Amino acid sequence: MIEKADSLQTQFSIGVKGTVRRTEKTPRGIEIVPSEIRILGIAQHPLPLDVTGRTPAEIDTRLNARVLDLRRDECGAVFRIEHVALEATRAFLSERGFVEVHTPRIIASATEGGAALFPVTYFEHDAFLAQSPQLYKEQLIMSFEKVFEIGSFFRAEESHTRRHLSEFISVDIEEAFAAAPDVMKVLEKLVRYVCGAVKKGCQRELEILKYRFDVPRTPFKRFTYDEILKELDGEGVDVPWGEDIPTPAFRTLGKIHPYFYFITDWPTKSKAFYINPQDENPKVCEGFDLMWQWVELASGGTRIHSKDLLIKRLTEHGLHPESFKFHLKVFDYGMPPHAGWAIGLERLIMMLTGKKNIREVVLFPRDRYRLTP
RNA sequence: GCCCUGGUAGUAUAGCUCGGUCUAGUAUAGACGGCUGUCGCCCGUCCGACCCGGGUUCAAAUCCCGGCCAGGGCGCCA
Repeated sequence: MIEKADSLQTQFSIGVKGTVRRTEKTPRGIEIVPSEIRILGIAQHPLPLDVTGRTPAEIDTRLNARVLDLRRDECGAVFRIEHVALEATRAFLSERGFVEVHTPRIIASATEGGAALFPVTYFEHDAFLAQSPQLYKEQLIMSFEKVFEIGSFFRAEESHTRRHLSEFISVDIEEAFAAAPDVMKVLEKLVRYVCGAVKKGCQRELEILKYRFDVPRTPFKRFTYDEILKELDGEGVDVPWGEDIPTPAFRTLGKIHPYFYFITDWPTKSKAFYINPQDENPKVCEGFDLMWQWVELASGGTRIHSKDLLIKRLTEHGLHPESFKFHLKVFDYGMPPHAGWAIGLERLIMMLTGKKNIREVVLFPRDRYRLTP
């Protein structure tokens, strides 16, 4: 047995039979005096990275040996926080009558235009990976009134940044008989609740990560797009009205508003076709974004529930109403007014863990250049 | 898609500006030994690297070109 104990190496999987005793000599205050040792799995040395964490490896090296990387306390802490955040999200939404649903990942045509889709071969048809559950969740509120979905979606964007992925997890809700202000309240309360749950339930993990955050107070600040433009102008950043706000401008905003805030009343043309234009001024819509510092955490809005208007907006976006006939048909069945939003889960986890690179908070990230492991 | 930066042992880095004692330094990991009832304690010895191809030169880790790979930024988007 001594010989066997002598042959043990870092990362071996072993079974030990013996007597457990208290001791002051070990970090955990216990020791096992073995009567039998079994080697269950051996490890080939040298390992591709230092599991003790004394010599930190670069993100690329770590992702190539991700399961070993996950053995590090710091890495494990991130995903335990994610677990608690998801648990809290489900509890919060279920408590408020939202029903968890699952919509298709394989779809026949583009759901929103905008973001690029990954094509897939579906028997004798061309199909795509879903970029969002948007149209399906809207349809489902006719039956369930309030729904939510937590799942992976796909964007074939060429983005190469610390906050974009090709495959990401979206936390989506949709609610009937609701408008933007209603679902904004749900959103800010959810964020507060999740922050509270993580802060309370993940003290050890946050300590490992050496990261702290304050549970935000609600309501979050609300700024209109026009107010934001004025504020940026004051900082010497010029954004022409109607344009999306460029990333460098968001970074400036993040310095002025270092926590959560909403941006509302966006120009209609800068948002998706299904966002409702305001009655009194159709150039502006009922869409909103939830920001955390300079990062867009979530976006949502009041949806169009008039079929005619929806067709008009589709056409204005250069989309063909025929490709949306199954979706449009639903609007003939008594579609109630509704609103919803979507949170980029990974971005929320970045906020909760202090990680600066979105790949840190995904077990096996997929980005423009990474398809393995 | 455009732009910038970088590729030195298993890992992380020094060296590159101003080419030559670089037979490439250091840390950590690994092997072996010592020490301590244990240790992601300490000490010692050892092992191990210039991304690929071409060019310039008497001489290239170092300069130039191409490729590949990686990181980041922008646009787009969550």
